[in-house]
Amino acid sequence: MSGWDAGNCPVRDVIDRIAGKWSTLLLEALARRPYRFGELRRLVPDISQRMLTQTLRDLQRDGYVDRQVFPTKPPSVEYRMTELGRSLFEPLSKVLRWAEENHPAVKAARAKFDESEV
Amino acid sequence: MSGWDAGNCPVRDVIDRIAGKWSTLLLEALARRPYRFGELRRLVPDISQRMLTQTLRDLQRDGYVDRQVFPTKPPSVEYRMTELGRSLFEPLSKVLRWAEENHPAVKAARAKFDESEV
DNA sequence: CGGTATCCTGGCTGATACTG
DNA sequence: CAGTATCAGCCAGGATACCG
Repeated sequence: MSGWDAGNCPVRDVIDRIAGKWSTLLLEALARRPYRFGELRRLVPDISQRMLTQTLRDLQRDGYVDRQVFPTKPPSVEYRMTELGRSLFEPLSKVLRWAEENHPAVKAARAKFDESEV
Repeated sequence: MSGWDAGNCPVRDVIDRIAGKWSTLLLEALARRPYRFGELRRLVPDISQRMLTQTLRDLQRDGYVDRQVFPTKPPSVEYRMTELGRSLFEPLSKVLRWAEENHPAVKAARAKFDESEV
């Protein structure tokens, strides 16, 4: 645990990927149920198409999400959380809920800090 | 949680701060015991002095860390985790441990993905 | 519909030097 | 010892346009 060389720290190697701007948002959605590309786009309106593609690809690469193409016309693609993804999301969701519940406390701490600084 | 305007999403407002490159590393250290500035520096050798100062200040601002100055000569400063910090670290540490334990699985998923891409 | 391909910018980050 | 100040580079992320 200590003496960590951050360069090849296994924890960081995993965390950095899910710490992106959109990863947790998408994991949270896909934890509920599978979604298609366009659905995710509508669900997170302010993500750019480029970042949606890229983030999904990263999540897929790390094994959290599975991508299934249906050769319909027009083509449709479904993203679905894997077992590894679920096992990650279990502890992760607790942090997310902590963030939600303690947001007021954090905002208060910031306000207090900023005030005493001026 | 829903009603997704990511711009002022309370979850990300909290997460973004602890998702920084060094935050989790410092929280992990300070969860063990209080440390002085120089000690943290030696503990995380590849952090720059600038980023150590800045990250500690951010953690302090959000209420996770308390900073205590001892007017000795030369001055010494101690950083200590707050109760809010501990309450965050409890779920957070589970994610970190998950990352540690599942690093092999993630690496394997990446290898498999990269192979099938070429 | 579900992507790629480019171009571009703001902010994070590191390196270095100075200070109470 | 524990910072601040300043400059410079890089890259995540946004905007836009095009494609099977």
